Amino acid sequence: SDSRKKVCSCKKSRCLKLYCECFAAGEICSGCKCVDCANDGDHEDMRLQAVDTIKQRNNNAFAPKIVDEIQQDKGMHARGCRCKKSHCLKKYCECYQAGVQCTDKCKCEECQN
DNA sequence: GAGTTTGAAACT
DNA sequence: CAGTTTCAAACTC
Ligand SMILES: [Zn+2]
Ligand SMILES: [Zn+2]
Ligand SMILES: [Zn+2]
Ligand SMILES: [Zn+2]
Ligand SMILES: [Zn+2]
Ligand SMILES: [Zn+2]
Repeated sequence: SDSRKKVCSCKKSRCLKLYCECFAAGEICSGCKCVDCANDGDHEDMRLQAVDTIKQRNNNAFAPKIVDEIQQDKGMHARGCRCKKSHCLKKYCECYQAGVQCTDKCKCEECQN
């Protein structure tokens, strides 16, 4: 009943890769427009296997995308965008999307954020 | 709503 | 690690 809830529209990933924002956030798809969804609560074996595979590739894949300096000093890994064309001034940029400035961790080009 | 752009995620 | 491809959201019209 919260019409503001974000929904995905994945067509190829079955909502089992980080391409899917629901899966990436650890949320079950609900009200989404995805096709052949396996992130629906009824395929937990597949979902847990996918989480495991992705964690093997990148152990902090499910860590928060934006990490402040305080949490960074506590050892949390900071990411950083690699934008080339958006000048980090559109939501294509995860830093801009999160409302934070780019940092020295970013490898963006012609950054205006 | 359809088509394009973008860069993270995935793959090789 | 670097180069390439895939993907779905952001954006444009
Ligand atoms: Zn999805
Ligand atoms: Zn979803
Ligand atoms: Zn789904
Ligand atoms: Zn950026
Ligand atoms: Zn950035
Ligand atoms: Zn930037």
